[in-house]
Amino acid sequence: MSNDTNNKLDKYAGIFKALSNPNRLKIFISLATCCKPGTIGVFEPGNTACVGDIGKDLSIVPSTVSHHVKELRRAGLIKTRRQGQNIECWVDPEILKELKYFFSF
Amino acid sequence: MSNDTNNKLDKYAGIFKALSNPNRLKIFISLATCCKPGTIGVFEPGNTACVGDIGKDLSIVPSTVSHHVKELRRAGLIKTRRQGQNIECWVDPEILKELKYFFSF
DNA sequence: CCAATAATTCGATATATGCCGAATAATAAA
DNA sequence: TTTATTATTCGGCATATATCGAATTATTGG
Repeated sequence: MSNDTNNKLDKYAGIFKALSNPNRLKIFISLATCCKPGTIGVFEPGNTACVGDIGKDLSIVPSTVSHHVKELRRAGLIKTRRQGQNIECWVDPEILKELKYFFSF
Repeated sequence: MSNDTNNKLDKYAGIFKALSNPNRLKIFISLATCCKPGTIGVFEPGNTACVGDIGKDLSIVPSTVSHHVKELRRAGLIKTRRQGQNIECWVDPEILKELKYFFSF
């Protein structure tokens, strides 16, 4: 198997690992659905959520939320950027396309 | 959050956990692509692979392959049936549809 | 029935993960 | 500059996972 194939494999395994934890999956779905339809990945107020907001809904302590956000970012599923005291998070629209394609055998 | 929503969440978390291991992902992709186009989940000779075949390609010992197959089956990603001494495995076509839909936000 | 082949289960071990609370860092507001 | 808010990092613990080899079960063929 080629090196390229292996890289791709590890990339997707990493993505699925990030989504394999129920709380992390909840966070991902929250971020994907908190946006107005058609605005995922469009950087505008109201299309993002910050770490604190995420934690409130799920009753998870901030340190754990932070850890999960880091994992989602590492996998390439979400993007983040600091806005004042908050870190805004949103889902990368490209990765959604890729994932849909991944399951098109 | 409703109980139904939680069940769905756990179901998908389980699916992604099954795909989060590189070797298991390889097995899944092998099964999905070993079939002739348009024949995934169509139960016919040549559209399935047995546990032994799977192990050969990946240099994994049979006991480990068996464990991985069990996990993929538990997650609902693949189906299996005994055919003589062999256990035939194939990808459930329904789950592929569902997964494509899952990433359609 | 006995030997061969395929697959599963079992036992063990090393590694990874999820979670929390405490301490730290970054930014904002008074 | 001091205080408050938000988020990250760190240390630790309990649990889960991946993998292997050995033993066991299922099936086939002689």
